[in-house]
Amino acid sequence: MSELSREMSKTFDFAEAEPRIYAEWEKRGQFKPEVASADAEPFVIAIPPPNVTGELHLGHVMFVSLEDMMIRYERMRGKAALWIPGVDHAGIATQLQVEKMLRNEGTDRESVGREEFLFRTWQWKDKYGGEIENQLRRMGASVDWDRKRFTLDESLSKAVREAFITLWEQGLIYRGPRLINWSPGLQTAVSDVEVERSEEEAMLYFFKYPVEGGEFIPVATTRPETILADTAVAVHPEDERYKHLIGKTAYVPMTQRPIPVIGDEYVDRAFGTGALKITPGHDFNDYEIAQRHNLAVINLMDKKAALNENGGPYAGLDRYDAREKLWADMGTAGLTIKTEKFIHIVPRSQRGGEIVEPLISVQWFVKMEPLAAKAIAAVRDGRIKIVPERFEKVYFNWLENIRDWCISRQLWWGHRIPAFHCDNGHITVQRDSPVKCATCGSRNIWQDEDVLDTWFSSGLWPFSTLGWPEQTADLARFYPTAVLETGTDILFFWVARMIMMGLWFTDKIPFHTVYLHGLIRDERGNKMSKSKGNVINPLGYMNKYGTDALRFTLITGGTPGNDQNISDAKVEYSRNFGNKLWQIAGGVVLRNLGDLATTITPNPSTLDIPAQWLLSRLAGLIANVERLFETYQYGEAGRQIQDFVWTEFADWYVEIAKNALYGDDDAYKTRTREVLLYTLDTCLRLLHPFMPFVTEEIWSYLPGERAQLIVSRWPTSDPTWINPDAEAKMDTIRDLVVKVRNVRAEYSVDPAKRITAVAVGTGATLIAEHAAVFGRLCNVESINVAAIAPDQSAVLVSGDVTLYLPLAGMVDFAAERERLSKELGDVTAQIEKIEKTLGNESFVSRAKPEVVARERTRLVELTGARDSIAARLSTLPT
RNA sequence: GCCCGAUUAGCUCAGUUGGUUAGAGCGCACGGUUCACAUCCGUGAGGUCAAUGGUUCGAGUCCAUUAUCGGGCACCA
Repeated sequence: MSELSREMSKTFDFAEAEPRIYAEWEKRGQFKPEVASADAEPFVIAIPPPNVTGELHLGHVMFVSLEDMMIRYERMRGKAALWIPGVDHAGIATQLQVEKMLRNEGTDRESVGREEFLFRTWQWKDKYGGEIENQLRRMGASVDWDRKRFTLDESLSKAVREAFITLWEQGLIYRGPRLINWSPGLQTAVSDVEVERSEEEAMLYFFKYPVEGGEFIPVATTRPETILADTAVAVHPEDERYKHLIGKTAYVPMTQRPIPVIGDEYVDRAFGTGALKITPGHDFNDYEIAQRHNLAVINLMDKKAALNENGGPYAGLDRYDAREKLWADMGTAGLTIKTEKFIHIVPRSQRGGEIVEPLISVQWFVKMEPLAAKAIAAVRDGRIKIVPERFEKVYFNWLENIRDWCISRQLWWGHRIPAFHCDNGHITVQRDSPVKCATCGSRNIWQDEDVLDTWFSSGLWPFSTLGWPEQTADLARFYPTAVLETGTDILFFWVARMIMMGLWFTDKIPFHTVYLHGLIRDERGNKMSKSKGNVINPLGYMNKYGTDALRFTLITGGTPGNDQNISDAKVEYSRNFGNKLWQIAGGVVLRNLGDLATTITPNPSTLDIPAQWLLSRLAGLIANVERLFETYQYGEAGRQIQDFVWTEFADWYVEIAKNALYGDDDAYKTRTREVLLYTLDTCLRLLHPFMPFVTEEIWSYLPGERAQLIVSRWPTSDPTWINPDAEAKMDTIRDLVVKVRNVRAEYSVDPAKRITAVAVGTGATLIAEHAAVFGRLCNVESINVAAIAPDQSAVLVSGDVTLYLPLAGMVDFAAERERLSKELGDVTAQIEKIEKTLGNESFVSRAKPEVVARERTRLVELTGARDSIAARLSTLPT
């Protein structure tokens, strides 16, 4: 026990350590890009801002785990790593929370008024908005808190105004009555992407449309109340049943309003009755048909989806009540035919879940084609890469068919549209708040009531957070950002819009890579949802197993873009891995450091085979991890590091090293200590981005003056350490150790009983030289090199060595014969396969030379093994 | 309808540009508390890599078709 070291506790007390370590990082300013050299290349991620209303869920932990890993990795590589934190005002979600609060107080937003409502919302934000921030800390997010942003901050609001005004001046924003998706519950317009469609059983109503001359056209609809807003009946122009009626007049049931019968090829003759009622005020397809035929548009509903004055006798009724009453009246009038159930697609609000009604309303829109064209080009020509690549197709598909974006919301919480109306109906949009109308000079002006879609401000996030439109130092240094990491579910909502707006306003790509992670599902693969009641609170896992365990589970549990299931068992396993690391460090390496005062880079050429093997494997691991990080395969990187630490380092090398540590060869002891400490040191660096807390804590116990791990350098791979010869030798040793253990287990040899062995063959010397390894790992007392096999032995063959275990009195010859016969069969089968391969002229001439050489080597080895086993079999007593 | 993903051990999942006998964890069976760890160690059983066809000297991996499950987009009243 060195005086330099403190004793590590038995286990890692994450509950105590996590907040302490996080506070220490933050206090020392380690999260700031300024910890890197002034000329360091920047690496920037803008956080996907959680909703200010946000309750922590596994999606948050997922993005924190991945982004924090990227940031920590690049920080350790010496880059100026900047992770910008922030929170989104989340217009609808927040407003709903505050409205709920007001309801509980017995009032509502209309009663308190806009100003008071906003005041109360800010109060609410100040009270609850900090919670998500605490949880980011809890998760270990190494964000630069000094650069924290909120989408309603003055500087970001300025960015929003600048963007809006620029688009307006460029003629890309327009206002007017259009058919939009209306959410009656929220009483606001929503955009196309906010409408989700679900297949549901509905009723299809068949009825008669009276036409002049006494005929009628049968028509089907799912929404009978919209009959009252019909402005045409459409049939296919070549439909023999109806084409003679084209041009005649039909009469709207119950109101007798005359409308034309039109012919349009959109009508599917085979579906329903083959005739279609046209309701341009409440159906997107009908709206398009109406434009082709210059039909009138009737708006039937008010903002609560009740029928307005155009509903005639049904005015004032809710849409569903109106439906019922109208259908009953039509039945009385003899106009109904039948109803039948059928499955159709129902549009529902992504937020509220209620059925969305298409209706005509005056809204603000952005013309998307020019913006989309740039966004398509940026991905098409590779300036922006999407990982996994398959999402590029989804991205293109959406952008190539993009429709104009309805950006106005009839809410109060958000960025108010910077447009001013005057009493003459003019609109003024300008950078300085106007005092009079820019068109007519009227001073009677007022600001537009609507606010912008939350995603409008989110679209500016990568540059608005850095100060745009001001040309700040941060903007110059840190924009464009590097990677945008988020869930696949907001590719359209957020990612595509950031790319469009970034290119449009800054003329630069906002980031060069989009990395998309999948959904976290429950243990059985079900999507988590409040209604199903299977939502897992990540804090439960974090309390039970620690933050590192949860992070490691999420990162290594899947592959990019694919969903993954989470379960207690998985997180527990990660916790166990952290414990293993802790044990290696505290239980072995640090406890046996002697006077080793700091990490020393070993020289493999001076070391024994196990150490050369370990360092060779370590060098290979580092190279692999680097390649995997470059290709965004973080999960695979984590799994490989874990495998190295647990299997090769802990289970093999550490056990072997005890021979030196507990022996009395001081020079050997010193070399081994150096290898152990070096390897531990390197593993901690490699694991830090995955498990920041436990690695930092162990690091603090390592000897020598050192900076915190978070700002230590990422390891590099020394290719001269790669040693195939040592690896091959060690493979033979390991193979034989496993076989000895196997034989001992099969013969139920008392684990405590020390046995001897005899090695025969060209590799026998290697085995004899490593007798101590066998001694420690499989309780072998001594290994003699001999030319002849001893009797009454179990025989083990590996490569060019045959090992005999004289187990006099313990060997069951029948069992031994069976075991050897099986092995002989396996080996013979392999030999036959290789002989066949090598006998194939095409293989020898066309396969890569190293592949052919490898097969030849294997053949020689296997043939030797076969001969040994066969010889042994022939001498076994029967 | 169009696009995409998945299909590998009982379960959950890995699997570099095609190249040794396809791996891990959990679970299971058996054995182990001697000085890091039972949050552990050792040994083992368990897979015709969804199916068919193709390309290739060689396919879990590439291509085509099919099946089942899942997702996205667009949809017909």
